[in-house]
Amino acid sequence: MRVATWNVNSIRARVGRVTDWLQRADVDVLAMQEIKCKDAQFPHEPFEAAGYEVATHGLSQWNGVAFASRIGLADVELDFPGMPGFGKPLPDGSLPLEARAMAVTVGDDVRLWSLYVPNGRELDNPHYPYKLEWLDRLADVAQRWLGDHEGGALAMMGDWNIAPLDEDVWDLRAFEGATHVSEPEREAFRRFEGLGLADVVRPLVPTGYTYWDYKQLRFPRNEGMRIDFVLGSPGFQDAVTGAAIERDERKGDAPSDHVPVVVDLELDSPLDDDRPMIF
DNA sequence: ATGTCGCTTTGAAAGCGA
Repeated sequence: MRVATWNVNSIRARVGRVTDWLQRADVDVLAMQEIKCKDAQFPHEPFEAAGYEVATHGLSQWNGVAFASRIGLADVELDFPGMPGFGKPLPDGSLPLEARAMAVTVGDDVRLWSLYVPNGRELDNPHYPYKLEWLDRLADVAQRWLGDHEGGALAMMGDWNIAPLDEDVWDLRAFEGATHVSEPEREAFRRFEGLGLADVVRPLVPTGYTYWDYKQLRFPRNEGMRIDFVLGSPGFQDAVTGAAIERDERKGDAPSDHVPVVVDLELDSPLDDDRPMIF
């Protein structure tokens, strides 16, 4: 099984690139972030023509997450319990929820999240405490799931908008006083690791960025950031056989500012265990 | 060079978010 995560920065602007890559890279399941459209605007046809079924969670021109799968797509869950909102309070006093998280079950029994973690904007912006709260409530949900599914295969993948290590940005000096590298953000990320969720890509792909800003020739200068991650449970980690960061997808016409991150899995199917050997 | 992109409201250009 080959799964991937990709912040596509508008699926409508890039659907051809995405479906072409899915087929070329032989990907079974793709978690997308920043689809930047409402559910009704999502271009289903190109995915179906390529053999993928799609589940989307898009509320407006901002954010939005989705899955495409050619190995099944079940138990779709939007948002997560306790997820904070952001913006202008609604009549009932609550804050509007943004489309930043969804989970699905694929293949035999692999639980996957597509996550678009809030950006944070600046350290003194209300978006920053929102980001930290959002991550903490998400970690609560992960912790509960891990407690309830010992040995289960879970991956939380997406655009985490955090550079966990100093080498995950091209120059730490350019990030003084900025989001993505602050200690509270890194601490929030480490909480997931403390729960037993590990970055399954880094051991196999030790270096490389996943995002380069469109501005200031960041890609030609290779001034990027590593902020897209696949965090897997122990049961998921055991199945990983390979990983890749698809840097070439930042090249050419109308690329996203992020590139796909790919993980290969070899899962023992319970069916295989029960099946008698016939040869 | 604040070396960009995508979406929206608007009806060409500006604001917003990243």
